[in-house]
Amino acid sequence: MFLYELRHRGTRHRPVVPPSRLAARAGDAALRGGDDRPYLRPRLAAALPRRATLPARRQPLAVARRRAGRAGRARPLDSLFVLRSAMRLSKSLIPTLKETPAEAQIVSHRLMLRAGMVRQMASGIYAWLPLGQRVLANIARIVREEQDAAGAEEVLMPTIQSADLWRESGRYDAYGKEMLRITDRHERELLYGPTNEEMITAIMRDAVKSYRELPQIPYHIQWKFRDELRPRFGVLRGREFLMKDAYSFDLDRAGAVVSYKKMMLAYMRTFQRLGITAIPMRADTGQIGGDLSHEFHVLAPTGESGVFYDAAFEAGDALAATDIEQFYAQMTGIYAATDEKHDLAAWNNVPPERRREGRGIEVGQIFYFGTKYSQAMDFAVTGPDGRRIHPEMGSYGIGVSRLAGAIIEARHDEAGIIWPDAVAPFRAVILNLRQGDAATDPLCEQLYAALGREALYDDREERAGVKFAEADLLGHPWQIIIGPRGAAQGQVELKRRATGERFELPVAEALVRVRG
RNA sequence: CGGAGCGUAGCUCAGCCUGGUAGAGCGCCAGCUUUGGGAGCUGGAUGCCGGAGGUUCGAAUCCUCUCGCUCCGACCA
Repeated sequence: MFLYELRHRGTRHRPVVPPSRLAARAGDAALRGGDDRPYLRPRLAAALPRRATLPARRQPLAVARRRAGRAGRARPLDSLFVLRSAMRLSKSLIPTLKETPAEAQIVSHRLMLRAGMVRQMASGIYAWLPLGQRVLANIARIVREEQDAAGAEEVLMPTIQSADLWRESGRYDAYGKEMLRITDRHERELLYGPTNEEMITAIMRDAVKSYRELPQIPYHIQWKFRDELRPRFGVLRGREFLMKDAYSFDLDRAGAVVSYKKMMLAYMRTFQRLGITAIPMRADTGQIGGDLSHEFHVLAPTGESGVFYDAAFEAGDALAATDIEQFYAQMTGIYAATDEKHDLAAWNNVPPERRREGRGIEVGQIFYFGTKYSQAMDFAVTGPDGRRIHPEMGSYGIGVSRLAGAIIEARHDEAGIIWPDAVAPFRAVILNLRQGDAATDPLCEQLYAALGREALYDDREERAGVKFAEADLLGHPWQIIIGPRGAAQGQVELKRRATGERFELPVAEALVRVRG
């Protein structure tokens, strides 16, 4: 503890507090009315001579200890302990905001800033703070699991690419100003990748020679950059964004369509696991090229596009699907369209009671585009008859960082974010309503030790109201509320953020509930 | 890229029109009180007024240039 604090906090520009005064102030704090912790005094006496040699401190030890909610139970291994379980709110980089920064217009952007998830570093470019980083990691984890399950294989390609690669496909000039172009010290032309068709095709061209090595679906989760004319909506339309992109290589069109269908199922499973409703819709192929494409829209009242769909989608369960062909037929057989592609004739065939109109945020898109890149870049494998075959390709994107915003758009209320369990940065927050209390402190520590990284411990010296408000803002699925009255009897209150339900439970039962 | 607007304390903003000591609320720090839904009182710290140039005895304020950010439109995982 001492080393840790010395290293991290001891260099602040503060006047040195004379040892005598420090002792007096610390003593006062320990003896203050209502403080029922006599053990503080001997501990302080032991600690003070060491402390007096330290550089300027921000506060007397007793106060520091009270704030940190440590109840004076310092142990020799404290420094390690504190470093490992860093998610005590008092020691975390979670800079919440009471007021909304002026630049944020859309609800997810406001909430992400207010919850301390992200900070804008430049137009459309964000730093992800601990809470945001955890959400990103959780989304990426689920995306990864579903890609792997679909038979895709993870790789990691660089963010910086050579212009020459893009000249091969002809897209270096075609891509326009949205591509961020870079020149290195040797005047070589580089670019920050907006997508990776060219690069993955070059890799495959180099590595894959026989038809027996296909099909393959490499994917990676990597930062992309598209120099949008007008970044907006926070991470929903940033210039730099984290994307999962997969690329399928098959021998023929039939195989490519199978890959396409697999990916559609993987996408629907992914979105369902993320706790959101996403609907696949026929789409244009745009820059990528090709003739088969679907966009996936998350339903959210603040979405950018208007969407029309058949309520049959709401009943679908991708996690229960066993037959890919059947699932694909079902998905593509139900009416769904963005306002741009809305077809009134087809819409009128949907039974009126099943017609749904809403808003959607595009969080993914899949393409089949045949041999566009394998031809242009001459990636061919030797077929069974010795002839060269240009593989049939598809590409499949999921906006990982955009999903973080989209999930909030879909799941929030006036008080803040309502995280689905799967993506929440923490399953639970432990609210110590009376920091420094003889009953609440040990109980909170016990719960915190039991839950480990799954829990955030609000150990700050704040009023109950502040803790409640921030817990709601941050949106943890569970709030474990520990007040002096219940704590004395070993009871805690459990609040479910999504529903507002509250339960009075013994500690052990609460743990079971939270762990699900 | 076209149109509009905004840059003043960590955040939200006033002050600018009409030039003359840089402000409020919240947050932060210290103390006391309070303690189950963003408390109260007292004291304190914090600013290259985005940057550069100009006008003037004097510029946050007027003029010019510039950088950044936001909004509307076209574009987009």
